[in-house]
Amino acid sequence: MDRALVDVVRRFNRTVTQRVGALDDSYLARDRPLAQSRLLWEIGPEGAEVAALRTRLDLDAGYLSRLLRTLEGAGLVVVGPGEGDARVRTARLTEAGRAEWELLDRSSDDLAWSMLAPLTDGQRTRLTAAMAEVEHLLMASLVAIEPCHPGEPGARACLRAYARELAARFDSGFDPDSSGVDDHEVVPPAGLFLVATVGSEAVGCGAVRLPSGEPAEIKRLWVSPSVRGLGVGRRLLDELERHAAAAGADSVRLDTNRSLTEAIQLYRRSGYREIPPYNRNPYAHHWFAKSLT
Amino acid sequence: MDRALVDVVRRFNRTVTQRVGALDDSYLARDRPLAQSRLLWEIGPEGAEVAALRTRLDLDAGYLSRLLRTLEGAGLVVVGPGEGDARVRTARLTEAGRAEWELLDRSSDDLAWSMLAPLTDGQRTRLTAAMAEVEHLLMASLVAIEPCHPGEPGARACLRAYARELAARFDSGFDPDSSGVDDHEVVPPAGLFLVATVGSEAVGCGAVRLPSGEPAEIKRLWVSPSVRGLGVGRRLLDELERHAAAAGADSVRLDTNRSLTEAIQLYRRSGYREIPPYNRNPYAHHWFAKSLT
DNA sequence: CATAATTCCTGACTTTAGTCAGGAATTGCG
DNA sequence: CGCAATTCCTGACTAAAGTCAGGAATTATG
Repeated sequence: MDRALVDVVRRFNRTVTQRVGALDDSYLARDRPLAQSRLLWEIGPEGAEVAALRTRLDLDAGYLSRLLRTLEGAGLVVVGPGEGDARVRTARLTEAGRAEWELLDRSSDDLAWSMLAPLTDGQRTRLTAAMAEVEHLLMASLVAIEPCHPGEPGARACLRAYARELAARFDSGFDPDSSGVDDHEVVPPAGLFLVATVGSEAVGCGAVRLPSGEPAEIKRLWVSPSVRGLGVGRRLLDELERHAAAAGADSVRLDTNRSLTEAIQLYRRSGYREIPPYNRNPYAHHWFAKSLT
Repeated sequence: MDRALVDVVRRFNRTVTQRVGALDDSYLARDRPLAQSRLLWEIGPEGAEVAALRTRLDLDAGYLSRLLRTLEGAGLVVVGPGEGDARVRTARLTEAGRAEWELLDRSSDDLAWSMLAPLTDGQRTRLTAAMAEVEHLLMASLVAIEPCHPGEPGARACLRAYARELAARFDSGFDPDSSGVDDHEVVPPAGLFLVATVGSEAVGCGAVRLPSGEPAEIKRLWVSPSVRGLGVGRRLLDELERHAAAAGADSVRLDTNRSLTEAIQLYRRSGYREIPPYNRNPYAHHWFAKSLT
């Protein structure tokens, strides 16, 4: 633990985080309680599912419900049944709510600009570059990777996002039911499922099957666009390989679609070599393997 | 207003400020209300005057008093009469309070380290450098400059610090009573007094006299060491000159001591030229003037 | 189709934060 | 010394934040 570096981080936490955070809150709060403003902001012009709001803002279900009722009472929001599942309700802004949201949006712009305004052009460039760097690197250290049952909500969310993304990127589309991995295959001791989270939001996942007598197989490796390029995929892959090796696997293999170029790059950089097809996965164009010994 | 830069700042405010801020708070809060922890932390092993705590934490006198009573009740703090003025009370940590403080200190270290731990050495260096840069430049934009009566507490604090600094830096020492400016000379319309503040803390001041029939005169320009090099002195000076020009002054002049090298540099860079003595100030070695037309 | 699980809502709380007016002790000033 | 200013304390509030148990509507599951 490097004293000098820790001191810089502490100083940063103290001054920037508190001072700017307080400012940000006061800009947001205007004349409404802070929690209401935050919620209104988070719903946004697109609307949002109540469940999503709960995890994003990390609120108690009862408290959130009450906040929504208040906003509804003020005529800013309507909560209606969701598209698919009628239990998952969706909050949308009314005309008035949208106007309020735009006001918040503008005042957030104002705050940002007030930080840049007193600086020279050169200082502005330096400040924003440094901010982007801090954000980027901090994100990396806020990602936590943990084993998890594939049925848990965070895992589910990742798998849904994974399927959506494959459906969008594959030329042939993608049918999630044909993915050919059952939950129980990636639950210990048959395998392992990992999720990467930032705060309470799941931002990545990955699984490994450990069939007896066969090489281990990596499945469902996915990283949210919001944290790509921060080494999360690499960390998930490493962790899965470590688990496979600890479980006695000599090698690990996987298949992938040609449209997933970032993943293919990751596999090559991690020491995977292309091999002939070992299965008949209709979505696969490339098959890779890596020795763990 | 540059859209791209504003977006970077907003993203930074949102993710870094909120997420790290919340983390920081939760580390601090442990099992005590946040306000109590913050107060305990702010008192520190050295102890602190209640008045100082009030301005630093920006708390209501009644609320602060109640918080202190609670900490006292928990046996963590004792509040006793101050050294000089018995109205200004001083809070000190007890043995137990000190132990709690050290716990907070250590957990703050832990938090900082947890941000650095998942990074490579190179990334750590980049992160801390970027943090320092953000902090430095943000400080500049959080400085607000406003007119103020020289009798107000913030102004008083600056003038005291100013006098202390002059006494320390002048070879001959410095007697504040001989400074030769009465408050009423720098109150509109006879003149103007400005203070620079960060949050609720005063970090700089400056005044201008507007004697009729004479050039305007800059007095008591001071910037706290904590924000030197950020252009605060320049902004104060510019503002004072603008006011003098608006009041009809053709030129502005000032005197200064040879030990105040940063100030002398500032004057030269701002277009001031050295002139012969225009007064008999015993502390002055240089006299400067600048035309405002 | 009954049962279990999910998702949200409601009511009844507690705790924390924050405000304000009034009063006591101390100090500065004429 | 007497009066005003300063500094803090106390009591009596209000508002916001947060928690928890129980219940209704909907959907999955055997």
